[in-house]
Amino acid sequence: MPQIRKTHQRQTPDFRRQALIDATLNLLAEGGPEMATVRVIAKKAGVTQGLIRHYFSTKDDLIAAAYEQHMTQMTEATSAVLEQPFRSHSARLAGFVTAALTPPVVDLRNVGLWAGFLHMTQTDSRMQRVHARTYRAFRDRLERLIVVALKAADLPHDPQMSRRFAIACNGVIDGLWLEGSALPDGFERDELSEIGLQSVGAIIGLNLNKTGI
Amino acid sequence: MPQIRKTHQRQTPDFRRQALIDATLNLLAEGGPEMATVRVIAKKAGVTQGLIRHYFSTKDDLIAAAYEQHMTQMTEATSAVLEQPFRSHSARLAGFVTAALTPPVVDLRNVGLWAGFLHMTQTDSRMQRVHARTYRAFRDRLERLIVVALKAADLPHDPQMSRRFAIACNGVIDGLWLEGSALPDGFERDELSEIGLQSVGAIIGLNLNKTGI
DNA sequence: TGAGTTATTATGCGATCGTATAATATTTTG
DNA sequence: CAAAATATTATACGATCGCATAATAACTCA
Repeated sequence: MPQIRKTHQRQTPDFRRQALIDATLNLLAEGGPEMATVRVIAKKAGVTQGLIRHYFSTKDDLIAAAYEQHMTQMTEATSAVLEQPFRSHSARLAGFVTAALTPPVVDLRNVGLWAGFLHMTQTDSRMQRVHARTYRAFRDRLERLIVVALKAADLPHDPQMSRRFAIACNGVIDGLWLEGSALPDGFERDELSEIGLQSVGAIIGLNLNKTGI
Repeated sequence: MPQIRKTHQRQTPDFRRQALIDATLNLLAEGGPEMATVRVIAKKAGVTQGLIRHYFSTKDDLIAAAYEQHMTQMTEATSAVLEQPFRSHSARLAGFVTAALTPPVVDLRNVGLWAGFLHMTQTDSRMQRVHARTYRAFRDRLERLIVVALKAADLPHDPQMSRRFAIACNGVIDGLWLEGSALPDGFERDELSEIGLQSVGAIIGLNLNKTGI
């Protein structure tokens, strides 16, 4: 009995890999690890499940690739704002904080992904490394911005203090990011970033509000 | 051929239910939803998997019960501190913040559970209700504590401002809770709660540090 | 102490999981 | 335009998933 096969077009490896990674991230964000099965991933990517094995040696491999891309993209989205010119070092810090508390960083999808990846980052060593690297990169960048802003304002800034400041400000940002993403209707427009600026400013002793820049 | 059955002791329904809920929470916290299968849950609880059906009509039922208990326990753990006497309203607020940033609330296990439950709370209506109720209960309690402390200090306190204060402080607490739990070795003893007190105090304009109470 | 109650174990069922492999359609190349 | 290369589909396999049901051990009470 003749088997009828689906017609299809060949695509470049990059295209298929990206489609599979995108489908994985979307499913993980919406339904968590339970929803991200190889069959559903393949379906969302518009291919049959066998193709996953052709591009990734295992499912964990695909997930690790997806995590790596997601984290890289997140950090880039926040840091991109620093490439534009600022009127002052305080404004530079404020811009960074604002970017971290504004879409597309603030997004329910990102919280879903964060939650979905959490346990894997505690188990899989590859993902552990990616996690540690991106987390430290963000906090260190924040600390440098804080130190420069303090210097410019002729405020004291010893290493221990700036470390604490960075931890505290990072905590504030993470918490507001969490709340703002999980409860998108709980805040008015720009309210989240304003609260973030006010809190970070209060912690380090600098006025970061728009009027104060 | 005679089948050999495991000997066992009967236990009260409450005992078994609790054992199953505990096992579910432990597995969810450590390995996420993927690890919390009925067979593993039963094994950790010291029973065979058929018993789950005897006490819970479905696996989702067991998970919902576990979530309900966990959230209730978390809020109680934080609020319990308010039942003791305080020297001032500021001290009362400070005690609340400190409790939220100290073990057993600050615990990697709780973050794991939060992440594991996230997608379910966005899908299952029962869990959605529990989530909304406990979240609002915490934030409202925090807002009341802030308002009272502001009044006692003769500081202004209109509703809109206190709402923003509560959101911001809640965000700080959540963020620090997140960091402190996920990176338990990243902070010195009491450092986390001190940062929290300083930040909350800075946000609402009150000195909450121990020396200032 | 023996019959009734029910907590508990044991076993099986269909669905779905991740993975492996063979068949085939599509593209590239000589 | 035929042949080599490979992207893609199709199918199968063993393990495990949640759930259902029957058998049985443990306890209660007349």
